[in-house]
Amino acid sequence: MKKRETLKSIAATLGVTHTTVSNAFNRPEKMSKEVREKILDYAKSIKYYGPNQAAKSLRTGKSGSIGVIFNDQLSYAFTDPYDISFLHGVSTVCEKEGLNIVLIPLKTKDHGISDPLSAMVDGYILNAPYKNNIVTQAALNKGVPIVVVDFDAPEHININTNDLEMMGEVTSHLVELGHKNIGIITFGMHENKHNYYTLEGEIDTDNFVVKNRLLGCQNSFIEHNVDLKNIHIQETQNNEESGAEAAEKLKQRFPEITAFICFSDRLAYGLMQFCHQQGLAIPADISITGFDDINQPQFAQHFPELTTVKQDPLLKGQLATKALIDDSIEPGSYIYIQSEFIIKQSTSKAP
Amino acid sequence: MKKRETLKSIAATLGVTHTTVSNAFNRPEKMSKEVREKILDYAKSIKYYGPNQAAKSLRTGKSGSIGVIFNDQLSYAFTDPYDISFLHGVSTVCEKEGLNIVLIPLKTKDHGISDPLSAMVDGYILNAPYKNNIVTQAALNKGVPIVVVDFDAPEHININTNDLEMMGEVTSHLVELGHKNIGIITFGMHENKHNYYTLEGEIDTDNFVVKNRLLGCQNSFIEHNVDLKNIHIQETQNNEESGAEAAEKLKQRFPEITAFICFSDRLAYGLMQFCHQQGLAIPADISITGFDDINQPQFAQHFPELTTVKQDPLLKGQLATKALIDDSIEPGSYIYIQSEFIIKQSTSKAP
DNA sequence: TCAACTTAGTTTAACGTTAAAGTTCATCAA
DNA sequence: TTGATGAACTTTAACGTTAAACTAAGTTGA
Repeated sequence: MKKRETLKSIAATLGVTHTTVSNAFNRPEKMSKEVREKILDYAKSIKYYGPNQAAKSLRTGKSGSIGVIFNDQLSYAFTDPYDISFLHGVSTVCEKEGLNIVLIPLKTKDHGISDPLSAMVDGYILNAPYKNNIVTQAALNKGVPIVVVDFDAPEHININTNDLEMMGEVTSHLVELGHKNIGIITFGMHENKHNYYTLEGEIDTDNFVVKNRLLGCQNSFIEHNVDLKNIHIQETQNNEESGAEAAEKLKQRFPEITAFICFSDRLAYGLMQFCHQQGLAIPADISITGFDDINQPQFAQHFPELTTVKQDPLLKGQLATKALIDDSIEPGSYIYIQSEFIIKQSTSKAP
Repeated sequence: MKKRETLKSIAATLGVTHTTVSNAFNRPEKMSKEVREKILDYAKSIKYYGPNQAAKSLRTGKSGSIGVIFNDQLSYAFTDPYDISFLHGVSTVCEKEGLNIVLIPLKTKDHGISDPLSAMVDGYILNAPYKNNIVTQAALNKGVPIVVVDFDAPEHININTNDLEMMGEVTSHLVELGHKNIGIITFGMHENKHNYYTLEGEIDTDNFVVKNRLLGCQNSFIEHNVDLKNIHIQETQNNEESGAEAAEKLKQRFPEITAFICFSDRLAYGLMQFCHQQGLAIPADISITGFDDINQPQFAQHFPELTTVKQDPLLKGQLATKALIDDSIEPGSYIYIQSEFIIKQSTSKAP
């Protein structure tokens, strides 16, 4: 059990001071080549790979890592094409900059009052967080640089999309096709809730994305004089099975529904499977819209192409990361990304 | 610009010592309820979310994070179903344990002699690393717990598969179908090299996986008295396009080839596309085997089902993570995972 | 020739925490 | 009544760095 090597121990054996050894690693210009090489050679020979990071980080206040926080279980992210693509975007920038990516799981165990954010990072990217989540709140108040994606944090840097307008276009499209009884299938409005709502009155949600999208729908429905009583919202988890279940719930209770607006392609594909099982033709019997334009060939093969809104999560990840490390971008900035409404084969005139 | 809050500053305003404040966060049992609550309430009110991590980590030697290192560019991992699944496995265990996952990019910029491993982690998982890579070597010598997956590190914990036997089965299968001129398409034998090799003589590779698989082939070919001169190896990057290109190279130079062994399904799907373009029927003209059994519906739709070896990267990720945090597993341990050879539709008698 | 500057180091202090040992005071058993 | 026990703190030291200030020697320019 040999003692750990440190700047000090190296300095001692080499007859210099620990600061000189530190300089050998961090400030080549401050010293003679000979001493520096002697130090580095010796360090290499004893397999000392450079100054301890915790100590360095404590002293400098920097860590060389950025944290990424998802709004859902971390493991979910690796099952979702959108999240994977977002992370891909983050990683392209980080590897260029030599930054580590710290993925922070939402705490499941009750770790008491201990810091929900135990990572050493120089800043956080929050991906579409829930407003009232404890990790979200901790991050926003940590005092480190923050970039929020699909959220509104006036004190930090925001990456936002034109979801509101996009959903307006989606809604108009359906209404103009004659649909008046419409189901909306959305992922979580609040964390871990799966409720039924209508679009009447004020929209109550912790999720900025859902809020904007519902608002886009609501505005458009009102504009077209559609009775909001006939718009039915089912909240569920964001995956195909849940989409199918949500569709079943709505369609059983409100058989008059002729079109569904889904807040993700995954939900839409689940809905398509449900329609298929029920013998409902798409789009003849049921019109369907998605969101994301994520290519999932296993579904695309069997069903009509999905009318949807195209997003670019990879770009989002890249912009978020660049914004985080770019000192010239002020907190309070808003960076907007344009999405695009694409009409394909899954929507048609109301039957 | 208010001064950062610390245990000390809190202690000062509350009239206790900094140790007591520390205890309030870390050792509830050591103090009275009243004092503890007073401290936590005050901490909350000033948005102090708990002790500084760098300082804590420096003192305790623990970080609550584990590092994951891939053998390729980090961004590549998010494009590869195998790697994503592996990370998924890691994440399921980490979120249960409340551990952060630190993804470490291979350094592209020359950061001089600075530590290639600048993350603060309690241990590393190395996923199929190249033996001579600088990050690999740094990690193996850091003195922190290491789990290597698909590698051989006698001083650390190893997660290995039966690749050697599997490739023996694959090879036997093809030889017994009458194939005598066979192409092998493999991902990197050395980092960033894309060479042509034969199976004659000793196998020279930095990649443990490739070594075992080639050895499995070699043994089996020898056993079946196949002339190793007729076995052609093309090394390339692990993606579909590269698979197609590698196939083209081999088939042009050695038109007598009737079967290809691919070291991943991605390579095999690329090869299938190449065959399709060339009007070569699978398996009538060309037999193909893959590796991984990753379901890629966009290809599965168009081509015969791939004869392949089924792996479980999610399980690998989970086992690796559990092994890393389980103190009862000794360095030097070898944990084996069984794969399974599955004969499907992409192989048949030599023409 | 000598003040001013440069080079290559050294000394010192601080970053914020936790572990270990020490103190004080109340409680309890014999 | 007293010595032991324990609860609830406090004191002290250390974790391994780096930044800033300092020093000693060598170099320069007029």
